[in-house]
Amino acid sequence: MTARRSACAGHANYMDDVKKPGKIRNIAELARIAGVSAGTVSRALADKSLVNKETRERIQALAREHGFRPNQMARRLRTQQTGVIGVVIPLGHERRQHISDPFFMTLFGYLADELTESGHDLMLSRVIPGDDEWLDRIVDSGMLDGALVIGQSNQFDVIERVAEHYRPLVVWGSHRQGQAQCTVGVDNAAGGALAARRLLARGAKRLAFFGDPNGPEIAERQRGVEQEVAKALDASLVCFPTHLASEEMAAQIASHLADLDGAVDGIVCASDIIAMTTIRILHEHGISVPDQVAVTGFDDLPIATRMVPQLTTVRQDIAAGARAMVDALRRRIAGEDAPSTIMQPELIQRESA
Amino acid sequence: MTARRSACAGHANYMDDVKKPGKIRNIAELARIAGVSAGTVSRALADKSLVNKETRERIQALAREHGFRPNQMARRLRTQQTGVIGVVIPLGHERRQHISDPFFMTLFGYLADELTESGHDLMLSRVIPGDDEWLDRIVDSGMLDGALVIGQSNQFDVIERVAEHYRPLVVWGSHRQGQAQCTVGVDNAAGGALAARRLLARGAKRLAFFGDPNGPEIAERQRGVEQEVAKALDASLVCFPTHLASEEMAAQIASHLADLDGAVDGIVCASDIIAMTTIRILHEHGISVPDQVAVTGFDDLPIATRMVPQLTTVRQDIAAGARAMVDALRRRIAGEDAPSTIMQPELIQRESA
DNA sequence: CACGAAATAGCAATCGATTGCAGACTTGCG
DNA sequence: CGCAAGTCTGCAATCGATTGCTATTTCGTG
Repeated sequence: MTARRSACAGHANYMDDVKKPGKIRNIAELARIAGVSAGTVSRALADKSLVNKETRERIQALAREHGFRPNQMARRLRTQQTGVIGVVIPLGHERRQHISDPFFMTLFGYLADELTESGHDLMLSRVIPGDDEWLDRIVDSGMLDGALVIGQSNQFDVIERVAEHYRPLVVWGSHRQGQAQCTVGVDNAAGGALAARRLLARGAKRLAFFGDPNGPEIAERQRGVEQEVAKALDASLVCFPTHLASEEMAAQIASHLADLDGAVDGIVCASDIIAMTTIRILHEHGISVPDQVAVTGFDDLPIATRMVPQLTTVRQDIAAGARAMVDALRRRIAGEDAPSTIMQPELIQRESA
Repeated sequence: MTARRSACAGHANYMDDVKKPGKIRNIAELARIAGVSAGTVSRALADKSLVNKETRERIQALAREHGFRPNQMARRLRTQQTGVIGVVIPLGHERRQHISDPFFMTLFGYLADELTESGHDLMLSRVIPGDDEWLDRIVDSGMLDGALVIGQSNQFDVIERVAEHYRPLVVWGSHRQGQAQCTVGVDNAAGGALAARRLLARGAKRLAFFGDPNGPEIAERQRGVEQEVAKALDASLVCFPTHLASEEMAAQIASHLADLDGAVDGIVCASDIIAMTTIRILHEHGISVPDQVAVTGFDDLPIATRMVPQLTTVRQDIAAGARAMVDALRRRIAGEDAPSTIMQPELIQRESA
């Protein structure tokens, strides 16, 4: 792809703009112009009833006219609260340099909505944990009122250590008995079981699981599948580590299918994206879904309904999850205690299984 | 298979850690403990050669031992720079309450990577413009070193006004002659033309365009298609407004197809997502793609290769775009001038057209 | 007319780190 | 031994808004 540049106009305009009455740099200057003290201006801008309504409105008008907005850094330093929530995505077991998993992205979008709604700003940190301090650095920086961690990756212990002394922290991920961290997540084992049960109910006997068990959530999904298959005495299961949302995924899946060499009639995929790719590759090999091989996804992303065949998948209610996370965080910021939430997954039966 | 850390070990370490003497709140306390002045501590922590190497290391060790990290708010207030870049997504013409368009999300991911790499933090604002001040509020808050706007939506004028006096601002979107804002984007008209030309080359005569022309970028794609179709004397074109990434999209598309009632053999879709949905609906009606109707997408998102049939689409190099944006921003923060960038789109020919 | 209460505005300390300037101390050399 | 040069450290001002406390004014009422 070639890039062409064009000159940026706008210099002239820029100069024009300076005609604005000399810009006010701080509250003190505004105060001088308004003929009051800085304190009064501060209170006026905060709309406090301590200052006379008229003065208040006069000052607010003046501020608007000059396009003045109080400096947030100073305000935050003084009030010791920032109104900023950190959203952290640890990329512990993923090679990929960037956040690409649509599930996380979707969750992130919902979190952004919830936080915006509650008047918070959102600061994103995408970390590839290089040491055990990555989370400490974030929460101790003094610029956050709280933090949300999206996905535990393989960093459960680090998160746990921080959670023990840093309250306003909520994590999307799986729940372990007796943990200190407040998590919100779905019962992944149950979800895996749902998918397996569906395939077995269709009559599938030779199942496969595609997913990377390095993340605890995927590992649990796999466990759920395993347990369910074990219950059905005549069924078998093979598990294949498969990257999430990486370029290698397609190649890995192709190789798994080659390994299986047709000895499979049901595949539980650890995510919708994996399922989507699996279905495409099956299709290329002339294998029909769900007739010859049934496939289930996990997440129920919007694309699940947009594909051919529409995906049978295990739904995680992302919007509800985001709401629960922000809610728990809000409670914890306020000093209350908020317990973990484990949501129940739901099988959405469409066409692929 | 997976090596898991012993929980005990982690816990013991933590307890060790807790015996750290009462936590240090600020640089002055650390200074007292170290027996030096606050200024020295500040310089030591910044690793300045002005302070003796031994003292420096001693202080750094002390800080580490106490888990002390200097307060960022204070630092930022004093130094007048925040290291934070605002990323703004204006949702002017979208009803949807949340950021769901995968294209924006992908761009966002790449921006996050680039910014992290250059040592910046990223603050997200998702705004539904309620007045003309939304962008002013963001850039004047004094907490940003610069801002990136993802998509102009229908807010070109507002952005333009702010760009006239606020330099460190870079926008993803289309370029208008003589604009003040620095934009990075693809030549959308050329992209639309590419798609149309491909369909015409396949022999399609009765084209349709699906997309919402309220955003300037989509409008230009549509214009590109129109011009190309006009050149081919025997071809016709119908345009249907279609939401981007909204729940209504599927219904809208179904209704468009009903309106067309088979009188179409080529569809230019304004995004990959629209194309994906269109193909699914065609499939449901038993219409084969590309044999009966050829379909093109726009963006070339990762999913384009994962669907059946794989999508013929117009590629925007998102990674390059993100790089260009961050680069321009960096230059503008440094006070240099950075021109707009118009990238050339590329047709990626796969199976759907 | 006077006194007290209520309403308003100002003063100045404070949040915590940074940094220019000056002073103290060391070292070297004549 | 003294002076200059060079190192290191401390002092105190600064960034800009907030807020407890105090001072002033206004107003109502006895």
